Amino acid sequence: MPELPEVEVTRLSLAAGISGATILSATLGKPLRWPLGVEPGRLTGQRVLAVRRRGKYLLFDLSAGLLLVHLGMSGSVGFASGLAEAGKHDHFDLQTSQGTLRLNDPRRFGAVVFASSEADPVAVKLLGRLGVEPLGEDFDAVVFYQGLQQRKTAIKQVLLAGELVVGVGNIYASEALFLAAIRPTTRANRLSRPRVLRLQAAIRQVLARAVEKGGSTLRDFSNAQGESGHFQLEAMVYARQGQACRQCGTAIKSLRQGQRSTFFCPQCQKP
DNA sequence: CACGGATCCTGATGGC
DNA sequence: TGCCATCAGGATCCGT
Repeated sequence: MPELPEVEVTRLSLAAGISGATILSATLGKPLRWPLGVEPGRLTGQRVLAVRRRGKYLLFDLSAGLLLVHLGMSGSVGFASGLAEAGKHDHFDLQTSQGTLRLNDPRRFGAVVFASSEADPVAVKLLGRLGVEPLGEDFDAVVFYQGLQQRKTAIKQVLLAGELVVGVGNIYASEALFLAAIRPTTRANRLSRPRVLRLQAAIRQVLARAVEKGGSTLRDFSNAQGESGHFQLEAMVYARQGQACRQCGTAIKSLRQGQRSTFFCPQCQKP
């Protein structure tokens, strides 16, 4: 569910409501991907100063610490007052003076981790090796090209790895490669500079557009107010195998790369 | 170091 | 309340 746009949409829908709130209590459900790393009671009394995002992580700046939240494959966060009792897949509640933040995550690949600061080894382990932010100024086409030159893997898998640029997940990788007219199986180090330039622009474009549209709702994505996104309505290739390419009419193909589905137009996208 | 594969977990879907 | 296989938006760990 959550790639960068969904996480950013979540952040935007959450930040104003929770900023400035005082934490009243924290409640854990079933175990998530990693332990919280602190007694929930230690969060009590802290203030939520701001909500930031790094890659697909939500970062909650607290008065004395940093709370890292990852939505995994199936997570979503809600923020509201007067919530019902936690349901089967609600695994983390943060009760605050301004409402309750609740993480719902059926598959539990998500995570909630406490770190004393961004310099805490716990945070460094999770954030330290992340690539640049695709929508930030640091996403430079020349640097991107140089990074790609070091990889012989298929370009799509390099994008998913997030070591050069973060936030591009399985949907947007296929979409960005379509926009850039690049076959997902093309080896990263075989892409010419002009093609990398196009890819860099395509990544920015597709992610920015998805944020604008409120994210994807392939299955069940919703923001912190429970509203769905609409990006999937305009997917060019994702989950469209067998259907006509919106650009040339050729049937969209699908294949598996590293146990993930990939979609592409064999006519529009060149090796 | 870069790579490919297995792995965590639950639910939806489709074939039989 | 059928059973089984496959697939789903992520990211880490482990062997080579």
